[in-house]
Amino acid sequence: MLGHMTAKDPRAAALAALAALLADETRAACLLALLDGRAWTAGELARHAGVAASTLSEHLGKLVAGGLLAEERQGRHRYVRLADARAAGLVESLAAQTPAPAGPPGSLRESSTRSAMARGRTCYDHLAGRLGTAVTDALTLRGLLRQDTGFALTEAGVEWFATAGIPLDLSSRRPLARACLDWTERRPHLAGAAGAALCRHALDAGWCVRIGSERAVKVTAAGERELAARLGVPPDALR
Amino acid sequence: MLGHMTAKDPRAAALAALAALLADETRAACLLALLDGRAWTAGELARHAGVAASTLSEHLGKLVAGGLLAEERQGRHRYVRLADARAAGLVESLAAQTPAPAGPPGSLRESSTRSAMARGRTCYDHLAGRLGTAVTDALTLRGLLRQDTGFALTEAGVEWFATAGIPLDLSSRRPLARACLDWTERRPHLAGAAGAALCRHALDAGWCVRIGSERAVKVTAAGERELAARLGVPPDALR
DNA sequence: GACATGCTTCGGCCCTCACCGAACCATGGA
DNA sequence: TCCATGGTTCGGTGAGGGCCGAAGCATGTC
Repeated sequence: MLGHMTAKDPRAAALAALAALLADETRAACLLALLDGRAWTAGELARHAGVAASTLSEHLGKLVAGGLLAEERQGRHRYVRLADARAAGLVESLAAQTPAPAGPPGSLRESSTRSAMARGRTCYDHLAGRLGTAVTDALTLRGLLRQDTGFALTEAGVEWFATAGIPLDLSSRRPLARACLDWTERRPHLAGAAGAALCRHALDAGWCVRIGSERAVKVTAAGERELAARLGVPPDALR
Repeated sequence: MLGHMTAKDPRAAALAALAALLADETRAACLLALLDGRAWTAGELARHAGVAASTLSEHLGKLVAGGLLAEERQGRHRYVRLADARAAGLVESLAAQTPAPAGPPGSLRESSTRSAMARGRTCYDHLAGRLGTAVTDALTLRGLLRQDTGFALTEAGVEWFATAGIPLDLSSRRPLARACLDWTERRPHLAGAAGAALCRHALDAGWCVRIGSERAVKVTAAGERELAARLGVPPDALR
């Protein structure tokens, strides 16, 4: 009866509304799953989250309405994916503040999945895990990426991408380099347009391949060779 | 009865719990107010948010328990502030994703406060508003800050801080330069250790002064001179 | 001491919202 | 045409949580 009458701050309302979208465990599970950068069907997400299809349908409605997800309907399937890099960044940055994965390892299957994810995975559209940080470290060590005064590619870095045949869209408004805090390594890895381009190239050129249906990736023998030759990444940093 | 039994993803639970802290309008209003980087008492925040003291007390309990706020008790006052730059960054990044301030200007008093805030303000511990972006633009134009390949100070930039007598803590783990999306200008301004140092110096040296009890700041005549001389900031960019 | 002030705790109210199952609608395949 | 499958809509239920006022503790003032 008191607070009801006062004119609330619209900024606060907007912030709370946005946060409320992420403040549900089921929706959070969906968003984390979608961090693999691919499109999932509503049914897949329902099974993944362990709720009824009807429940999940409502969740998707909210997330789409909130602008976090984009949907694409194909036949009787409703495909849904993170709306854009901005939405992905939001989930990333929030997830990064999360205390810790915590907990002792679960079943054998779980822990083997976990260690594969720790070794290498994609984070929305760039590389993460030991693979991601190893590549980021190598770029830094070679003077291709600066971390001491911020987080940016150097001239030499831009050139490296060019000679490696990895196209960078310099005209986009998306920043070339961005730091993304790695969940397992607790250190930043390369995100942004350059991170995405590098990841795409790594998958296209067979430097690494996806394993399982999740976000984990595995470096191939060819990938080890290329990463060692082009960036001086020590092969054992990837294991 | 179905979802209740399935083992939920702990990551999702943690993310949801963190988001839930921000998903309340009253708590959001507190966090936004605390973005001024100063400590507020519980009573001030209660009045600011328009709720009973008892209600706000509970909110503060949750925010402190969640690690977003740090408290300091002095006599019968409970002072509370953002826990650290990490927490501030979280609020910032979430607030930055918010659609838009929206809405027509309110009362005269409100709109004059609003325009003062748009002109210049602090954002946790660095400069924002037209002032913040003007300084950021000037740094960029002079080759002291790179934005095209990420967001980082250049060698010349580090040197500029040194000759201006603004100390930079290079040993800290906090990144020197970070991009923070400006709410009013919709463009990035300088945050991070360098942004904080610059803001502190600007206040200490009288380049700008706080007006009112809020976050708004006003550039002084001396400030205009210094910013023009040292960075080439055109005085009318600050009005 | 007695009193004011700032904060906290407690009980109770009420609204919101995640959840389900059942019915319903659409698509695509026999 | 019928059926299987994926998705959505719609009541109904229950838990959670934000809110208040009143009472209770501190702290600092007279």
